[in-house]
Amino acid sequence: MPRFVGTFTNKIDAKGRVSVPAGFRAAAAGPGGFNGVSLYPAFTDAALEGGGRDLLDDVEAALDRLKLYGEEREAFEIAVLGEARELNFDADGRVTLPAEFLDHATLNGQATFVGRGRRFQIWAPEVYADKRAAARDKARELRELLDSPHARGNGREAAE
Amino acid sequence: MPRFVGTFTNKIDAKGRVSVPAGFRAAAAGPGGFNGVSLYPAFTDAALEGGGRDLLDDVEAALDRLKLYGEEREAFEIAVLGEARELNFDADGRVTLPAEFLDHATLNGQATFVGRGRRFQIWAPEVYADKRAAARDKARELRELLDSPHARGNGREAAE
DNA sequence: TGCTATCCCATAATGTCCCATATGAAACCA
DNA sequence: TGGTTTCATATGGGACATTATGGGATAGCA
Repeated sequence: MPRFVGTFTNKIDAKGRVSVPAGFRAAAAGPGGFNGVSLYPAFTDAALEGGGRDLLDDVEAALDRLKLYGEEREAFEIAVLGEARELNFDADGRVTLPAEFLDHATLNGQATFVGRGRRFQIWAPEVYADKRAAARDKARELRELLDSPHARGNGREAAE
Repeated sequence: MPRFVGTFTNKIDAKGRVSVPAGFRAAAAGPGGFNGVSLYPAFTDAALEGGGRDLLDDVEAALDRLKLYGEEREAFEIAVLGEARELNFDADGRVTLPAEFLDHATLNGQATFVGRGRRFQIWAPEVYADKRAAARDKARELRELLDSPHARGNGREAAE
């Protein structure tokens, strides 16, 4: 099961190219032989959201669960799926980010790739620094939610 | 079922490599053929937390129970998956710790691996010494809490 | 003809692989 | 029982591969 983990900041060169971190390339490589990533602007943040080719399937499924109809749903579809792009890797594992994407995420000379499991995000480093600090505080505060995937009562190891 | 037990202190060489204790390697080896460990910085301590690949599977499973675009989920994805790394063993059972990890745990020339059952932690030896002493005191203080998992009335052995 | 997207190559830094050695525990043998 | 061999682990260092990044050349497109 491919997975995007870790945080990596890479340069965006004069041509708008950026190296996708090697681990992400591996995670994005699907069974379909598609050699690239799917990206769309995050609708809540100044960031891009991406993943392998299957990512858009997930997004659609998420939209389905929102039970939106008519205008609202249409709005999401246009805002997300309509803006999405499939970007191929060049021979060196880079992609060229379209101008609208650079814009939306206020990307300048650098791009921070943040692994989030089945997908990843791309942020401007300065913007992400704040996001990260806030997330960390929040996580510390709420960590009991996560501590216990196996917990039965309060013991640490669940019997097999 | 793999289990991480015991405490081992190994050297971190000039390249940032450290041998994962043999027993931990065995415990980390999952069914997926993944040959390495998953690590992320602990929320509350200057330590790293790790396990086999299934560690992040558990995390993901826990996260899947949260709303896809909820605030909590985002916080944990960033704080855990965003900070995590999957590190492969080299031919000799070592991993290379990224600089951020050395930083977070204030690791210098040595790393203390502490087994914690389903997962393990990595500490700087000096830091862990304090932690350990404190934990011992605490345990002594609270020992009445501990002797009851099998207790029926007050007898020692549980009958079959 | 300019703009942009590809493709190709060069390079520096990093990471991975491989081998050599030290150490200690277990097995083996006389 | 005392000594020796064997084996796995931990550790050091060199060789090689991969990655990130810059830049040139080429091909389409307006």
